[in-house]
Amino acid sequence: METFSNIFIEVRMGVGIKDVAKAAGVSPATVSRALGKGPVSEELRAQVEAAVRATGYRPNLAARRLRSQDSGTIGLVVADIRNPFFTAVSRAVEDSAYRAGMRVILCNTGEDPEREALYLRHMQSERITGLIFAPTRSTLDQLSKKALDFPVVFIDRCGPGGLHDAVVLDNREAMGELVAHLVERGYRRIGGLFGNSSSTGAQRRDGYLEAMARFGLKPEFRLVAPSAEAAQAEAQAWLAADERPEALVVSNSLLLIGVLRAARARGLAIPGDLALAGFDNESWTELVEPGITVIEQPVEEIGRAAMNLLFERLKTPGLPVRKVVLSGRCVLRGSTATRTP
Amino acid sequence: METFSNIFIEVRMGVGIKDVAKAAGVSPATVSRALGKGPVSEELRAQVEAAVRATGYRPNLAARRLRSQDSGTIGLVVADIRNPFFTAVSRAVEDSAYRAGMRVILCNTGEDPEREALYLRHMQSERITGLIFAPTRSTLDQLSKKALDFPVVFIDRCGPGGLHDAVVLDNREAMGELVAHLVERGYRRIGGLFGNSSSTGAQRRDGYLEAMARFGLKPEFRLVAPSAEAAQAEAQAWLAADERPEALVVSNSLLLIGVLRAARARGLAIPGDLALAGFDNESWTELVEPGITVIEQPVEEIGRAAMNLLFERLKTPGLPVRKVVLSGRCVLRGSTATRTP
DNA sequence: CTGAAAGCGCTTACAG
DNA sequence: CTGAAAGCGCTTACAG
Repeated sequence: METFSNIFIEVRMGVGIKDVAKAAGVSPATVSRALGKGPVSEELRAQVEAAVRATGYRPNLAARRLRSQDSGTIGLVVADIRNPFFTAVSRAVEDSAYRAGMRVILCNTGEDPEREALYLRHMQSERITGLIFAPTRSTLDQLSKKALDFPVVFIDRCGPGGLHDAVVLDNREAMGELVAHLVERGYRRIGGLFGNSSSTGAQRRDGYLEAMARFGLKPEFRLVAPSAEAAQAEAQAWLAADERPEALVVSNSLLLIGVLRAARARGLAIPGDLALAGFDNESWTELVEPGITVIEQPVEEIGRAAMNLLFERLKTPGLPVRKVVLSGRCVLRGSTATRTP
Repeated sequence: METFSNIFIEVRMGVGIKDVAKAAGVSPATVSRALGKGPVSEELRAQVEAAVRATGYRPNLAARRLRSQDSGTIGLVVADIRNPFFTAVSRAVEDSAYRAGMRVILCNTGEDPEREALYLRHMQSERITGLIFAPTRSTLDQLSKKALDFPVVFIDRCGPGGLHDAVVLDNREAMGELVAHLVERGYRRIGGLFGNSSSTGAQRRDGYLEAMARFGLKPEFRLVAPSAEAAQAEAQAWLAADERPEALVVSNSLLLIGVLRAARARGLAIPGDLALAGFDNESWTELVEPGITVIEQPVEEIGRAAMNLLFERLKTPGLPVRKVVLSGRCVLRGSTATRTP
């Protein structure tokens, strides 16, 4: 039995709970109780702790999970962790989970329903305690009517009603604010560019249509695949038209990058030739000249709220389905300065 | 035994390998073999597959890991997943792992040695197959002389020699390129701003000093905590001095944001009053006016290479320690345009 | 509060 | 190729 040691870890290969028990002069059951929250006398607890240190024992989580029938694991399934929105949310989810002594397993679906199905099966094999999930529209529809064998909290995306809890932005309200702001600044021909694959894009489009109707303006919108390239191509064509919009609202930051590139490629001044507003307060939207007006999402709060919903449901399974709708914060910048005809 | 079903998942609570065996008319051992790569006749394999479908069986991974003594898990420990460099690397690591049928567990240390120690212990409890790790300097030093009970591949950061494999950028070369480029464009008073907590910052500083010496120029550098705020404060003071640098090279993108803000706060034109170059080709460095010259790191390649080193070492433990040093790509933009005195 | 014993759901020698 | 049996390392009734 070879021994390694360092500041961090005293390792003896193959130390099990029996070895600790022997070293502490107690039974394995007592070691288990001392490590958990079982009732153990202070005296024995101290002996066990000393033995743990002496042996360098690390509990085997696979064994613990199997025996206790509790994986202590939260599944987190998102489109792409490289999307800064999901990056930030996942960080909040992980912090919250680690504080509760749980771990997180993360999967990237790439907005592909087949991979969503694959990862959902994987989550089953992991026997996860609960799932936090940003699904595509098609999977969202399926799951709205079906229960899984663990609680699910949707984030970022949700339908009306449904069987599962959800935490989402108030997309209609947020888009309404953006449109109202542009109108107030003197813009009338306001176009909308929306992603075509998530419910979020759809809700933001609805908010756009609603707001335009409220102001008696004629809406004009386009749907594109959720990539900067698709948005750039669409915007370049659109902005070449005779009757191009005075302003554009865009449903996410990836599309916003595409639109910005298109505007620059066309030599359009912002906001002189084209005002611009979008979602997600990423660092580049502030650093660019002029800064881009955006709706900032409460990303930490979304992650935390999702975990809270999950914990509450685990504690009280009978709770009614809850939907937490959070408001965005409108960050005004130069890209929507008052119109100068 | 309640039954749920949907397109994705046919769930019967508590279906185990015995239930599948019964349904297929074979022994549990045969089910196990049919699901793995054990020798099973085509006939029985088909029966098992049908029974799996009929019962909605999902193997319990905790049991499998415990019994097979193989967690099939890669640990990934980084400073902060919100750093786009780590985001991209982690995505590459996960893709590579999932392709190999392994999963990844991710931890964020926040550059805190105590949390690094905590997570390293956690990795032990998970009985991970191997670790990919971007450590702080102090932990790097500790681990360089110590073996853990799983193979470790350092990414982004490494010391000289050491016991573990590593994948890093050629930081000296990259910084040398940046300095040479600035010199060629007519800059002489070139300052350096470096992070003070990682070996990467130190190596880039060394590359800077080396290059400045090569050109016979007087170096002037400062070290700061790895945050945009710290960099901004330091840069504001620095740029207020009478003898401020004509150009600044900056060791990471967080610091670069701070410097950019400081330059703007001081009303300095880029590159007229201050040329700027840094690391990591993030979208904002291109979108800003003028674009910022940066070293682009081969992030996907770093993640892939780290996984490959890990797999090779698992297959052949006796391999000598290897260090993969990858070259960055210098992306030239307006922030380092030819000097106009 | 403590210990002996059973068992979580698998995989894998072992024997045939 | 197949099955019966043992056992991975824990936790948890059960009994005291």
